[in-house]
Amino acid sequence: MQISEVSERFDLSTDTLRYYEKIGLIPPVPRGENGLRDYREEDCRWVEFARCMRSAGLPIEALRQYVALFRQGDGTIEARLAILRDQREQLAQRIAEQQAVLDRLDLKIARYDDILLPREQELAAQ
Amino acid sequence: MQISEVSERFDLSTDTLRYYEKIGLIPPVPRGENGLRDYREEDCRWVEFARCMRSAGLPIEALRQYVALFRQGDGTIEARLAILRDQREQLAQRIAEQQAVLDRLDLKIARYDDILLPREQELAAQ
DNA sequence: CTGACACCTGGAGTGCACTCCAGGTCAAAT
DNA sequence: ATTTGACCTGGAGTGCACTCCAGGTGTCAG
Repeated sequence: MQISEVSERFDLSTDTLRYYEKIGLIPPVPRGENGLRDYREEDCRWVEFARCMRSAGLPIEALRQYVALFRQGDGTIEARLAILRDQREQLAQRIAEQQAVLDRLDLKIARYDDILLPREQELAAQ
Repeated sequence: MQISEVSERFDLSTDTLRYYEKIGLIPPVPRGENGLRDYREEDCRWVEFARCMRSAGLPIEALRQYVALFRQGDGTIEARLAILRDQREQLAQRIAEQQAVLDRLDLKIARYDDILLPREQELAAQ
């Protein structure tokens, strides 16, 4: 599978795909004779994983470390788990914070509605 | 109230407080004779609002517009409400996305646990 | 009167995560 | 034979949100 297809499939630019590989956010993708990348299904799974985790704001550095450990084999399972747990906690924290702000926004919006709705009713009554 | 106190109270650097004011993320803070900022309670509420919204990732530009409209008076209530609704939707969207990733991380962590726990039990059984 | 502080300004620098670009290779189509 | 198009690389540029810095002012303690 060539890079443009992977780009379409996961809605990531080819630049981003090459960038992710360069910095180790995904393992190296095998090349054809001509030097072009040829993504296997396994590579696509890494791309999808990276895209997914990045979409939630997990930092590149943590994901880079995770991938590096993965490539070092089974002896790194505990270390990988530690990274996942750590990132999971931080993400849960961010979600909670954002949820609180969402609630506050809803309240604020409701208060604005309270100002505006009576005005509209006045207009309608005329 | 001087800037260092506001800085402590809201856990924002004095640089950030001056920056927020410079770019219009909060309205101008009144100055004493000496030219030093003297935050009133109202200014503190703006600081707190900015800090809170920024903590959830609302973009500075949207907040800047909201503040600008607010300063233009009551005729801008609909416009302000539109910004709030828009940001609310985007935030809800981000939270949903992150929640999905959190769930996926939990699943992944559970699978790692499934690998590791049996190994520990083996060790314990020896 | 001289430090020592807290404050001020404008502007430069930083970190993160891309994104774009120039210059080049290669294979297939005209 | 050349043009087109997808790909390659290394490196520069971008946008966002700060963060730091140099040079200066005002106030108060010793």
